[in-house]
Amino acid sequence: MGRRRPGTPTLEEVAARAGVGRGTVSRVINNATGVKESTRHAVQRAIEELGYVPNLAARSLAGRGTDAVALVLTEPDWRLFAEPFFSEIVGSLGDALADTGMQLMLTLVRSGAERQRFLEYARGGRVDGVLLMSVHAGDPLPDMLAEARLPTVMLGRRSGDESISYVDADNVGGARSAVSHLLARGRRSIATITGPLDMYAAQCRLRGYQDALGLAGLKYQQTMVAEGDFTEDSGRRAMAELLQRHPELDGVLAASDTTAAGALQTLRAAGRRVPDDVAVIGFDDFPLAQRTEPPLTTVRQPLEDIGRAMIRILLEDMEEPSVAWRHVILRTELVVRASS
Amino acid sequence: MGRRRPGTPTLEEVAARAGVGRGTVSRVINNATGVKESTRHAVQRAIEELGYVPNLAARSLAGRGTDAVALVLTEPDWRLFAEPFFSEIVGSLGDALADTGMQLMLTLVRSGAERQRFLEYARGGRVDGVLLMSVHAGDPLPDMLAEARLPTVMLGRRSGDESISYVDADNVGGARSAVSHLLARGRRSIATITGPLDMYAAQCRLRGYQDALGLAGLKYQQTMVAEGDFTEDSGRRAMAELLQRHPELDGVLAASDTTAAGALQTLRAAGRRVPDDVAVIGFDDFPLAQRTEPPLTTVRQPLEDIGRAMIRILLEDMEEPSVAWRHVILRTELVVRASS
DNA sequence: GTCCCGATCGGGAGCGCTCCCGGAAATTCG
DNA sequence: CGAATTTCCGGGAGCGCTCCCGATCGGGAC
Repeated sequence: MGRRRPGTPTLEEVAARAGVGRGTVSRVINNATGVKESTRHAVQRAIEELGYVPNLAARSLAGRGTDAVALVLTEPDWRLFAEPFFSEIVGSLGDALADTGMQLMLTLVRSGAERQRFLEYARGGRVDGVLLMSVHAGDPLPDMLAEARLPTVMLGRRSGDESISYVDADNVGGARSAVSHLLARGRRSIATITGPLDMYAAQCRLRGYQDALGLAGLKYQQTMVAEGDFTEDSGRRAMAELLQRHPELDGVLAASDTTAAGALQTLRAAGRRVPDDVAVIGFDDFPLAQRTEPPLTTVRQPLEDIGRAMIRILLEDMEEPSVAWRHVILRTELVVRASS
Repeated sequence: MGRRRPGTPTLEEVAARAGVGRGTVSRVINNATGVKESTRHAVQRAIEELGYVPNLAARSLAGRGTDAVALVLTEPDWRLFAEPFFSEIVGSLGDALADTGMQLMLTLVRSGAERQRFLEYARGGRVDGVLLMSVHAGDPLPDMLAEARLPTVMLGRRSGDESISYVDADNVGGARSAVSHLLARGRRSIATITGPLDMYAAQCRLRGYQDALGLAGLKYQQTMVAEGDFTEDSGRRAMAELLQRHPELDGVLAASDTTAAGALQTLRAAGRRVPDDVAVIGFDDFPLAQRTEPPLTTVRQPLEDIGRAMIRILLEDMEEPSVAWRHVILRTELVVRASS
């Protein structure tokens, strides 16, 4: 069919022009060994003159994979896509992928139809591997990909025992250390604003909060917990709610920096001083944590390392498919600033 | 080579199982006409049983295009990627593409190397068309794509006479009407916070500001202009600067809603009441404009329409490549809220 | 019963590339 | 200088699909 874009020369035409065989040109563009230097130059000149670009469809049909991986964002509410978390992780993955020659393709999956379409795309061999982020509890996509034998790595997990490779931060430990820090500074009435509780990471952070209280012999109160969704807005609302239920509270752990920023605003509006009256701790340590008023004490997630680990695992799995799942949990670290 | 994922049946195997020929199976999966209903069912059952998924590389090699378009974000500072503008436009494009069966692939181009890699990817035929956003003044990518004969549509433009298809909002008119509105309400000392001036959209909004002042017979003062970069942070800084230079100012036009939000914070911190002392107008009309304190008067950009127009133009150009560039400028609209 | 005409269907050709076998050319060695 | 290696190189086979030409099959008209 004539849909081929006009003026796109083929490898064969390059070969003809350079006066060599197809195989030689192929060897040159894949810079394989075993080509005489002079021949290589002749071919390169022909490529130059013709403006030749290899047809990637043909290349992957012939068996060489696609040199592309997909980063899938499963999130029906795509506005969350504007959260710093995503741009940070995208940047980190991009860096980690930079010197592998792989192309990172970001895809939004907002509905069942879009999931289906992506699945066809991936199973159709358009990408060699898949990175999944912001996966919610009941999401079937990871399993579908696994069943299709596509190398897949998740950022975070859906539950405690996950049958797929993932990289995650130590959310429980991070939250626990944050709350312990508050307790050590004499706070006794500590609330928490969680993330969406259908996400395991949010559950873990809540569990860390509970653990720390338990360890200190304090009782856990349901009313000290307000659910948010990682956004600033939800932080504002949840903080207002908590303040109303527990005017006496003197410490808050928010499930993300953005949520914490929202909480700070509400506290200021309510006339509470931070950290004098109420200490606030965030989670993530994004750049914004340094610019809040006051700067935010927060639990640092090593996003750079997370990105690198995801890429490493994915590449390994692409290299030689294994039946074993790999799980990597990265340590978090409390960064103390002025808000606590 | 053995890189083919194991257990991926081919069309031929489906044909064998269904007891029909290759052509028939092809007709079924492309739901073409001319297949008897009973045959179609037999084939579909075979597809089902084998878990067959067409190999997309083979399909596009055989001439059928790729059913994918790339959305390229050219932005060395990828943190800007977290601006609501991007998530809004991505959502809008995704919606516009939803019922075409096309896959949207987002790509970040942060460096020359990444641009080169993307170019190879696109010229290699991995996508049928390209959407470009946040293109800066000297960016060569659009021309390179045009030269490669790839259907391409830009969001915004690099200059007044652009040799590529684009969709843009009426930035000059929008800014002009905003300033005129301020003048009509008796403001006389009006400043502006611009976007990055290497972007044409930012220049246009500045021009609209100048135009409106000129129309009202007011003189344009360089010192009433502070350059930002569309972010909230730059809004805070620029506002502080303007306030220092011109304590008497009573109106501000910001080049984006986020910038305006930042400006509002600085004004509040400086003890200025909005709109009593200083009126503020934003640009974009993102959801956040309704949640600022006070809600923001702003110039609405019809992002939904912009996305739809971009897709329409792209699809038309993919359908039958034309030599003509299409330019679409969409009307903006002043949305008056409490900040002016 | 015969002929003709759609409606269906089978399968050859070919998309542009990589892999790899076997031959040609260049070297080295005895 | 001829034989044994190496080093290079050409081109056949094949990846899985779509397109399309021509064959086959059913009926209806005569």
